[in-house]
Amino acid sequence: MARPQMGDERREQILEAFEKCVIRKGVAKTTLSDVAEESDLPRSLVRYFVGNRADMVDLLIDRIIERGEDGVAKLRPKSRPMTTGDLIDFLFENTFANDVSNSVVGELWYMSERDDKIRKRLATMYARVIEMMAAQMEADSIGRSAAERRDTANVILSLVYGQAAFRELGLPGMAGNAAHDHAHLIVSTLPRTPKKKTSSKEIQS
Amino acid sequence: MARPQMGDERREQILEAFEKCVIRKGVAKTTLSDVAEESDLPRSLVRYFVGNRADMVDLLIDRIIERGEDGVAKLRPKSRPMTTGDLIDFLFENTFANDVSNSVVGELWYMSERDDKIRKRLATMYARVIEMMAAQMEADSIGRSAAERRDTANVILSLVYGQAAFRELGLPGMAGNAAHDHAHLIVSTLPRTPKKKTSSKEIQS
DNA sequence: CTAAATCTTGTCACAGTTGACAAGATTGGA
DNA sequence: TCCAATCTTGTCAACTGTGACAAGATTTAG
Repeated sequence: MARPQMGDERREQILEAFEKCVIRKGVAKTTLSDVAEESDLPRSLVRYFVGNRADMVDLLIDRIIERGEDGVAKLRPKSRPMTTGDLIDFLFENTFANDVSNSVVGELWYMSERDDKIRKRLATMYARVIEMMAAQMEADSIGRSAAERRDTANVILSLVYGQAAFRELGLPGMAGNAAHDHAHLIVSTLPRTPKKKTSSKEIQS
Repeated sequence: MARPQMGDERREQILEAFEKCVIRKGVAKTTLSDVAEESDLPRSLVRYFVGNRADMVDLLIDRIIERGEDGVAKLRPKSRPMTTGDLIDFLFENTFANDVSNSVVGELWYMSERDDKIRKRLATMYARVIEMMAAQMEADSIGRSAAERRDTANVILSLVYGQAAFRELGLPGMAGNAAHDHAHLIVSTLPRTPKKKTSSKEIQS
């Protein structure tokens, strides 16, 4: 009917710019004009495509959380089964640790203090990580009960997050692998799951 | 010579109000008028006593960090010697855990992402905690080397911080004592310090 | 009493940010 | 061609937050 729709492209371009501004100045201090300048668009266009400021912020939040959820989903490559140890390595080394200490995600944590909706979405995301880790431990016959596995997963996640936070803060001692190593130690010293019956499939040591 | 100085009192009153506003809205979104209203003072008085906005923010930062440092100092009551276990309990249960999950301190963490001065001050504060914990472990003959003690202290602090963060986020599994218990487990499974010589003062078990 | 330091009030102008909208340009289909 | 949807530009008013300052009030030392 009409001229070709640039909407999605523009929105993408604008959110990209918004994100850069947020990294530089934080959400609260980023203005529509900042985003306009960063994206080389007139301010009116920014408003036209992403609506008012609140709308724009909502779009960014969705974007970041979706990215985080994608990251979590990718923790479990379906090609080959993974071990609990692999999962721990992933959490400490890969995207996850980077995301945790990513200042855009930090912005989300910050906003979650006063925004229940964000808080719940973040909580759900991290709960999924815990759930996944507990499930992996169960698959690897680690731990005697679901509660024990859940607690262990909680401890490890706290460790990952805490270490990333302090490392970003620049605490010298946090540069090493102490937390990472310790996480492995935790699962290695955990008792193995007691067998109820001899199940059809046996798991090799 | 002149009229009695209200300065200190007023400043206190104003910072108190500022802090309340910060808890409610965050530093970036708190205006001088907000503080004025909260402290029942005209805006001009706020300006008169604490200077411009930046000055006021600086004052608040000093105040929060000083409070944090006082808290750290109080971790070591000089009346009776403390054990490493006591220290861990303190970190998880008392002021420290409250402070960590205190939204005013959260504000500091947030600002530290873009403010090197704040970042360094925070880092120094937490480094002191680690140092203290390592020293206490040494006094209790826990761990074989300074490096081991330092790593352990780092792990425990990460645990404290991570758990407080997730608990504040409302992660259900974090409500229990898993992290706290695990911290005790860590030190209890750590090897004891090998004796070099029989020192003059013996430490009782 | 008087002078000087300190506190207090009130007002002003300036800059920045937002939201709203009119008016024009572009493009594809009928 | 001409219409209609979509994009684009530019401009405007309203609001908010800040910094600055003049002018007045209060208190105490001398």
